[in-house]
Amino acid sequence: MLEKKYQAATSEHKWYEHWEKSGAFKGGQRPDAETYSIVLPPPNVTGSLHIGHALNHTLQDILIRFERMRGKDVLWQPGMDHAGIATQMVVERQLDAQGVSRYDLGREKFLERVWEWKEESGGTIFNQMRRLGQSCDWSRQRFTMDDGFSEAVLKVFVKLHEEGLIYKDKRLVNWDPKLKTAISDLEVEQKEVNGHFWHFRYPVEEEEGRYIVVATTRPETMLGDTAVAVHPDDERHKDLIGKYLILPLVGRRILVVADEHADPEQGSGAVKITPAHDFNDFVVGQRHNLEKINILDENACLNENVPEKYQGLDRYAARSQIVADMEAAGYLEKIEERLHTVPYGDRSGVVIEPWLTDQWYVNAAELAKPAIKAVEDGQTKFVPKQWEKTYFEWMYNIEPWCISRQLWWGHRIPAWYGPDGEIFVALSEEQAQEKARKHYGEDKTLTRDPDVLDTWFSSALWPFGTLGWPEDTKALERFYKTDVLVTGFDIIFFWVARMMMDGLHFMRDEEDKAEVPFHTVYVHALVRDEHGQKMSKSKGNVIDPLELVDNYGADALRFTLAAMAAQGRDLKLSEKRVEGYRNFVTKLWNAARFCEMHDCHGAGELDLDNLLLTNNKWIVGEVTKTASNLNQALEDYRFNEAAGAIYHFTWGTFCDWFIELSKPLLNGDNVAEKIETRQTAAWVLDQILKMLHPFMPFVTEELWQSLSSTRETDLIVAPWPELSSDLINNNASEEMNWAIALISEIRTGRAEMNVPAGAKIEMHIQGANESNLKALSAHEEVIKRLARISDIICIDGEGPKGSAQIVIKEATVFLPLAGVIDVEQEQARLTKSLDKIEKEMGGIKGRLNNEKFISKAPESVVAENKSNLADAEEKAAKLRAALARLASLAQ
RNA sequence: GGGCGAUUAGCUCAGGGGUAGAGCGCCUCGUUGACAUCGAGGAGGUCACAAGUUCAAAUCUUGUAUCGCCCA
Repeated sequence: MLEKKYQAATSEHKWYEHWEKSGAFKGGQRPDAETYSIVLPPPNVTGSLHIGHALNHTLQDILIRFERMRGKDVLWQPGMDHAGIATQMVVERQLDAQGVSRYDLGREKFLERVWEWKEESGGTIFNQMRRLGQSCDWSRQRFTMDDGFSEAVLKVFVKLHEEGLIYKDKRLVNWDPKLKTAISDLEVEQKEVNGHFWHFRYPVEEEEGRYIVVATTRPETMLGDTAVAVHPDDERHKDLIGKYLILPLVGRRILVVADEHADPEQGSGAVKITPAHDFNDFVVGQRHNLEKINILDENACLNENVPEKYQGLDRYAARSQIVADMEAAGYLEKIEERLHTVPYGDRSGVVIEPWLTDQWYVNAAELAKPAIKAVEDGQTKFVPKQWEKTYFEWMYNIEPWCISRQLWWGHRIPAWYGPDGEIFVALSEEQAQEKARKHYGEDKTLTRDPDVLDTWFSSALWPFGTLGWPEDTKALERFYKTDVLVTGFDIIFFWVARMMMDGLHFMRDEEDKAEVPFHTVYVHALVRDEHGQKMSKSKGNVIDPLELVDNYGADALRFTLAAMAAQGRDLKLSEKRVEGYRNFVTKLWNAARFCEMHDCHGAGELDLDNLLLTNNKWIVGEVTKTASNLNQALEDYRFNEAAGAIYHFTWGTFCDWFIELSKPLLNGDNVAEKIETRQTAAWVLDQILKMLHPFMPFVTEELWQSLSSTRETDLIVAPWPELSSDLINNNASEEMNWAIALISEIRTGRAEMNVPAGAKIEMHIQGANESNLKALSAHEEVIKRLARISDIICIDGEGPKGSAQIVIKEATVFLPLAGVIDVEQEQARLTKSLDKIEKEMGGIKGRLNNEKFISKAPESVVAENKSNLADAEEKAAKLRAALARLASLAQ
């Protein structure tokens, strides 16, 4: 016997453990079946489960469980990435607390500490994911820093280097002076801040008293200026082009160049050029062959390339000093307040400096070409499609990808340097030595590049690296390409684009054609906070999904997320919604208890094609329709519609109507009818459990197991409903819809006439046709019960005086309420109905009288309008008759 | 500055040429042997605004306003 209440916590724990032990999560168990695979976007090793993960993972688990039940050989490949910067920061912070720096420890010891930390604290997210019910194949769990995966990463590096697609270059990078590493454009957050615009005078060489005014938001960079640019068409400065200025405080001669970068509308129209410290200026510098003077060290302090006075100053100290000195020397024209954009490191939070360094780059533009084509050709589709535009936008304007990081934690770059700086890229030191020996003709001492690779460089090969590449494994052969990548749009650039590039470059299908990593990218919304802000730890606006699991159960949270996952719109999570779906879990539980009490459980033999009772024919048809809608919605990634379909069927159809309609039969004496109803109810409940399982795995498995001791399989691997549309019986639907409408109308009438809920009243029905009569007799008991009717009396003539009257299609129902009835109120009620229907008729008539409508609208629409009008007219006539009767009563 | 999206019931949001939807909230009634985490009923909307296309627009087009996100 089911407990009175569903105990989510107990059940969740029990069934998760059971599934995991049973091996249900494991991929590769159905060698003859079609495969279905998803790689889990690897969470960060330092991470803990936030609501965004909960959404992302829930959607994947729904797809995975759905396809598993559909009989596919399913693999959901989990793992984590090593999160270079984040992880290193965590461990450094710990060291900090002990007053130790990573430099004190040294690289090797530091890395040992990181691994210790990883073993102890890394991957807590996996246990949190279990609480959500995620059915990943944990036995295949991967980590980007694992030996095998690391090997794959190095192999990709070496191969791309051999092909000339990875190279070393000296360019400006985004330098994080706190973390002392380069970071990628994507890790830089542009923020608008209030700042100043300092206008400086740069004197013209050998023209006493003449100067050009340039303005800057970063005065300290002037020490690295090597030119001033003016627009070629700018008359004000035309004569100065090619002349020299004397850079104040430094005394360097700097050239005035003509360049379109200078905006004549801005300030004086002249702009200072600091090629080593500004991305735009760098490009200008290249055009005019300007010297690049690097004035900062790795801490963003001024270096030896500036006058001694400023050397060693922090950039901000230098800024104040320079402004003061310029002012003192009469070179400061004015200071403006100004809103401008400043780049911040998204991890460190400090202002990023463009800095000139040697780094490793990937020729992303080259790798992007096939990746663009694959989406253009539809080999990979984005859902919703609009994200393809974002993808293309990024891909067409892609910049060289800086992949080296000045960190210790990560995949160390497999490049060794000879004494003369010659570079040897190889998979191992031995191989590098070998190459060096060939090059030099003798053994030389080699030094390995100290830097590591960007974490995204390794996640780019996640879809094939996790499956065993570069080994030619069975998993790789079977599960690549994967089916769908489920992700948030915030990492289309970071990750999706790069997986496409690497996948297409390294993987080949049976016909030796480049193969995409997934045929579909489903991009879901971001869960935002109540102000529409992205949730983040630093903002402190994070909702903890585990708290919701504690309070409402994992099933309720999962269902909420699915129900809210409409395509193309962000979702703001409201706790009330979760509560509502918790109630749905309870509703299901109670319905199952009802079934159990009436021996409707563990569906046995049921001949769906030869049912006796209309009730049962009808509900089987409704299940069929629901299953079909559900399948279609899931196949189209319309999770909210899928959730809605099964929710409304379960609550609105099965619980509200089928169970209620079944009660008299289950309590009645007709054994055949009773047995068929029991079996049907049991069967429907089983279908509900199956269809709900992907969304609410725990409560459904609990019920599946509790309701029968003779299940052939656990629900998680039970076969998905495959129902023929032949099971939809239109006659049965019509009959049931009529009975339901009748009951509903009587209920409405009673409520509006304030008939006490407990009072049983007679019902007289006039004008019922044959099929109505049939339905009346078939459902007599249930109508009496649900509409609180004492007797059903069919009449030909007028109904009793003083009746409330209800029009239902061709029939009129009289509820004799003499003495109870308030004539005026009843009149108002009927008039309101009539008004409504007349308004509707007006609309339809207008349409039908319009020649153009008749000639141009599709035939089916015209026919539908005609039949609607006929129905409406009939009902209006009945209502008028009812009003007339009432009027005579009032006299 | 460029791109994308949003504006629908009191709130949170679906829908997307052919009668306007859900959940929550609100009001009325209800201890009928599954369920008060419930049941029955009800009120509540010029679908932001304007013009256009169409037999027909909440839905398509264009513009306006407001809000949000991404990229420079």
